[in-house]
Amino acid sequence: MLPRFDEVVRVDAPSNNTSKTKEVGAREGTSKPIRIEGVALEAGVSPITVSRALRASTSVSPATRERVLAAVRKTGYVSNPHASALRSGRSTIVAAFLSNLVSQQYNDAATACAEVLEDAGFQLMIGQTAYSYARETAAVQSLRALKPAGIFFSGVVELEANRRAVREFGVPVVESWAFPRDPIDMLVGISNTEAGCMAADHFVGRGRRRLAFVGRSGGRGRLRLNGFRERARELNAEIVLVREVDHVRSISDGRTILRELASYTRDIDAVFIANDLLAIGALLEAPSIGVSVPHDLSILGIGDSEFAARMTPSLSVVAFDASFVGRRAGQLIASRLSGTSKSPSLEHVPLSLVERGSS
Amino acid sequence: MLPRFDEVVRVDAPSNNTSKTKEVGAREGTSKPIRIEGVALEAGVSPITVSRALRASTSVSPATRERVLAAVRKTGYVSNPHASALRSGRSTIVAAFLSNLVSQQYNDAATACAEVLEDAGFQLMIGQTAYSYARETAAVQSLRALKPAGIFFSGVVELEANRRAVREFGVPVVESWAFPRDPIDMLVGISNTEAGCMAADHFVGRGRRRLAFVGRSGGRGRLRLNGFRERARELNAEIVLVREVDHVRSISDGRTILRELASYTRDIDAVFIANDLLAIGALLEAPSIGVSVPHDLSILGIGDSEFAARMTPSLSVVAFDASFVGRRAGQLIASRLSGTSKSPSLEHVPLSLVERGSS
DNA sequence: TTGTAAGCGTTATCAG
DNA sequence: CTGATAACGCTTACAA
Repeated sequence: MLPRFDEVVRVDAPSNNTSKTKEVGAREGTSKPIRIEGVALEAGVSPITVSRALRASTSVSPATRERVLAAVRKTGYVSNPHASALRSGRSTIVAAFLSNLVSQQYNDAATACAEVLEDAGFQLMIGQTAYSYARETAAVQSLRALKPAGIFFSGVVELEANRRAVREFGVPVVESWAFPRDPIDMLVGISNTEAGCMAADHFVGRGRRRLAFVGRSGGRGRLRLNGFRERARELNAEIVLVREVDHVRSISDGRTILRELASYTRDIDAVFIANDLLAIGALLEAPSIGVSVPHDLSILGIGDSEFAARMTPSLSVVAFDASFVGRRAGQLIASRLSGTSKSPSLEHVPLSLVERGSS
Repeated sequence: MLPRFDEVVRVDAPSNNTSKTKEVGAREGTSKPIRIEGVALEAGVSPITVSRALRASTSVSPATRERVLAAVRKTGYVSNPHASALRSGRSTIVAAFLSNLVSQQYNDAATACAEVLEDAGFQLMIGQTAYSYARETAAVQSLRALKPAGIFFSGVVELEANRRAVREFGVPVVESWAFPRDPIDMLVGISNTEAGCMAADHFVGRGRRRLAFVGRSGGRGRLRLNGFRERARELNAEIVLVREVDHVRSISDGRTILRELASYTRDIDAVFIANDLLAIGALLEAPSIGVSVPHDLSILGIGDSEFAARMTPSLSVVAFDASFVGRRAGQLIASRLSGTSKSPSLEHVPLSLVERGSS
């Protein structure tokens, strides 16, 4: 079966011939990139001066810096990050460990973080931790070797040994998505306990009193449950059902969950599904198994997304600005690295309850 | 406003005391990682032998390798990738440039690719190209410095100068998401032209004859339009409307598009929306502006996702296995790097038309 | 199969 | 503010 070829339109670059050091005899892809020494020669200074001129922090006279920058432009010099990392013990790579790449919230955070950091001359390297201690430890191990300039976690590191290890790297670290008392370094956090409280408040405020919770058994799931449970108790509402789900891979897991919940709908009238994919999946499934949302069952999710907003009925959520989390994390790391800020930072990202059709 | 703290549950690592070289005097985060020399000492061989034992390719006697591996385990040695990269001119980082991180298809591809490569000892570094020549060029520039072990593009590189530059890196490169005659190196491709043909076939087969197309004006959008247009002509169907959309950021852009299309529904009876976010957005918007899908307007998207499958009505799509693309790309790069395969590879990923409620 | 010597390109350190 | 020197940790090239 011969496939149909695509007649891809190729575009010629605008003839932007900045450099004449090309097109000499680069037959076999080995036209060696110019080194710092070449720039130094061109600028009439020593290599170390070039190095200094290119790193904002150190002191070089304005005139020299100008000449160096001109030489860099002329030669098209790009620093070798490996050599730099080897000698300085620090790379220009900032590592981001995300719980997953599917949820819009983590995506948004990663995208915003990458944008900020790229503007500051760093690359963001994205990895997944996927909610498992083994993955967490593996991630930390690979960090040790990589010697990243900074680290962003879409969560908090949970194993004590890993916390210690990460702290010892001595680089800026931003944890997020929770609000612990003792972050490793910096924090752009949301309070999961508070989120749970808000969920209970919301349900009871709307006259629901027989509540259910769906979420992970550990980590943020537990925190959300803690808040939910505590506030429910204060309000004299009953938590009839707690369903722990630990390996959510996709929204179709939400379907399974809703099928289960459906058998309880005489006993429960509201469920806080503390996972974005699960909540969306459950809401999608409702019509097909005859559960009327919110009449039979009120559903509240966490973490806003376009899908949540555009579904029918639309999904009510405990929301926060995930892009902001990523952007702020990037800013904190960048400013720490440029020496602008030194103090540890602990920021709180506000939560809001977005009331929509599902609750 | 004092936020509510999360009482995060910390977990102690299982007391897995593999190494006794710790806990000496590492007061200030500077417990230097062990180097290859330490492993060599432990194993009673020279550093270079350790180096060789750890890189599968080179020849070391089985007995020696065993001793080296034991020493590595005992010392907890992790190779410094920067030193390695500096000396060898090749890093263990494989770069992935994705069109975006929001679409499930690219996500799936990236996740699958990362998984394969991590198993083979590489890290996947994810960047975005976001459909712009400027971004494409910037991406290639950063690659030059990074000297990655391999490169995966969720697309084909379009600027000639960039193609040349990438080819000159001399590392395994996988392009994808299109089926050009002359890939830079390897290809795990889908035929966009074919996708357009299939869309036209589908519509005409269902009795639709007044067609519309929505997609990017360049790149894969154009290819899909080419196929769509060509087949429509062959089948005597009319393409009434072509709407080019170049900066799709989110599904809400699909709403705008559907509003526009709605004013044409007397003239068109089917639309091929050659962008996954746009198609989902359009389908979500339909009820609220009184367009009945598929009665008034038949909608076909491209690239399957869970949302496409679970919406009401569900979205018909030209589908292919995005996870497979990423996985295969990872495999090709890994096997090239381990010396297993040498020849260029050109693979075709089959397309299928998933008929659902929207068409 | 294993070892010796040298060097990858940058930056820390110390001197001027 | 600028420069000379050495070193970061590893792997290539060559020798045994």
